[in-house]
Amino acid sequence: MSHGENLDATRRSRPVRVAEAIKDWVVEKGLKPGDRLPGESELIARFGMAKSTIREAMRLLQAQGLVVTKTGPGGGNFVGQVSTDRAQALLANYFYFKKLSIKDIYQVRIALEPELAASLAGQLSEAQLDELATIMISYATPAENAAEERAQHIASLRFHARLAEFGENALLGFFVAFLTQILTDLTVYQRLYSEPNRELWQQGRAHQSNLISALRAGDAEAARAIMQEHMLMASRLMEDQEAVVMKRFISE
Amino acid sequence: MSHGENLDATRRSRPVRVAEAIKDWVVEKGLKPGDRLPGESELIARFGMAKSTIREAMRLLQAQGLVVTKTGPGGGNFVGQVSTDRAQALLANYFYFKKLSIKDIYQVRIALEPELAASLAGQLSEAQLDELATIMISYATPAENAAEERAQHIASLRFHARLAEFGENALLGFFVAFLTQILTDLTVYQRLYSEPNRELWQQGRAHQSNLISALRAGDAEAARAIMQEHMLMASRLMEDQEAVVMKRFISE
DNA sequence: TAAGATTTGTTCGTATGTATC
DNA sequence: GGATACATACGAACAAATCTT
Repeated sequence: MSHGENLDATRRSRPVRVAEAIKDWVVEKGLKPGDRLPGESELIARFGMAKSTIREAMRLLQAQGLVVTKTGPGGGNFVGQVSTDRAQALLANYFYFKKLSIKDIYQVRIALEPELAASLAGQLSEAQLDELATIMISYATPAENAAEERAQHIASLRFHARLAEFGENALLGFFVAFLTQILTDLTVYQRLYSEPNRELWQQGRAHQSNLISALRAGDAEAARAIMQEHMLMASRLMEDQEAVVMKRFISE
Repeated sequence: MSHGENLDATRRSRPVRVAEAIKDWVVEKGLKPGDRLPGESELIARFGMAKSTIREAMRLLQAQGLVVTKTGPGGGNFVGQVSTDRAQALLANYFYFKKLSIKDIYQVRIALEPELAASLAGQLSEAQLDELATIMISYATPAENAAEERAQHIASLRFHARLAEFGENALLGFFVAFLTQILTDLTVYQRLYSEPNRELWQQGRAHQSNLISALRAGDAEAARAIMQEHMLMASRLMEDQEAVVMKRFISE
């Protein structure tokens, strides 16, 4: 009942119908990532269709990250866990033709990152806190030129990306990670943040450092407040960066 | 530059490589939705590959919503705008195997919906405000049984979905719409909200009604506060609904 | 290392379906 | 309705990858 509501099913191409049938089958059987799906030849027999048709169906599923295919003995088609990278890439496609501004991105970041920080207070292991501190080392000294500045900005975004992965809430984590991915991409492929700014570099580092302390101390409200200020600062910094966004497809 | 970083390109199958080449081509040429792509036969010539291989590549792009294909004269392959529904479905696949709780969903909703409401204050046309009021009519009287309750809850989620579409920020709008889509899906395919609760029905309606007034008056902070309370109420209501989530693939 | 077995990957030719004029 | 231009589908043969012995 998931896909078949349309009585006019004939109008969908066979590969699409096969792909939907397999999806439904995965749901019905409760299959999990790594579980084996019928091989090409069996699907040909089961659906009574040509090899090419079946293969096109598998490509549809492959593009969605739902199926992984391996050659050789013991190979075949397997249920695949959609990777975070792939999910981000697919979602980025959606925004490719939309006009996203930096302001749009920060409006969401300001809403989500403080909440994430608050929910992580007292939840991180020493190892995780150390990892965050280690990331900060890569921008311990001020950048001396635009290229270095970009590299540092990317590292600083990694700080947020890791934070996003540490939480329990996969939804919140994904959204935050997606935002940092977009910003990373923009920093790499466009000329965001061209001019080094020593004062802001210092402030940003102080925020992150204080954030680690608050997280270690388990002070959720402090963590929230620090992150909020951190986001507001970054947001102000880019107020003139109204530029367009999404100049490429994020690669999976 | 988007996909070719991997020198070990030979290990990717031909259809995948063709699909990536076409993606890059779209970016380089700055093609927009509706623009024509080379037809099958031309791609066969250009890439020097067999028809099936090219077709599998097109399926990969089709699954991502990047390409639309039409038969008949004047038909062919066209650049496609990824639809919101498809983007939601693809993203839902990612969460299918993850254990999302209702609490997770509401943690994000509480962070985003008030911000959305605030940003819409004074921005909506009378027609849009009327549409919201019209949606509320479908749950003007208290539900008398569980089935009716479910129907009303779905209508109430539509209120939020429309709100999400009204905003300027495509990112914020998509996230909020995605959350309501998940909740709608859960309401339809699982037994969420089984027992009618007259008091909460009344409160929820009052919130939405007040929200419309605040939006019309252009009072952003009032809109934010009302929505926040609305979300908190709904969140409390489901505190026992820890249940699993994502029992199917959302259909495109 | 090498050979064989197994499963997907790719090709090519042909035929059919579908939308436009 | 017929001609045209395009995608859709089929099937058989061969290539490549990878595991086992």
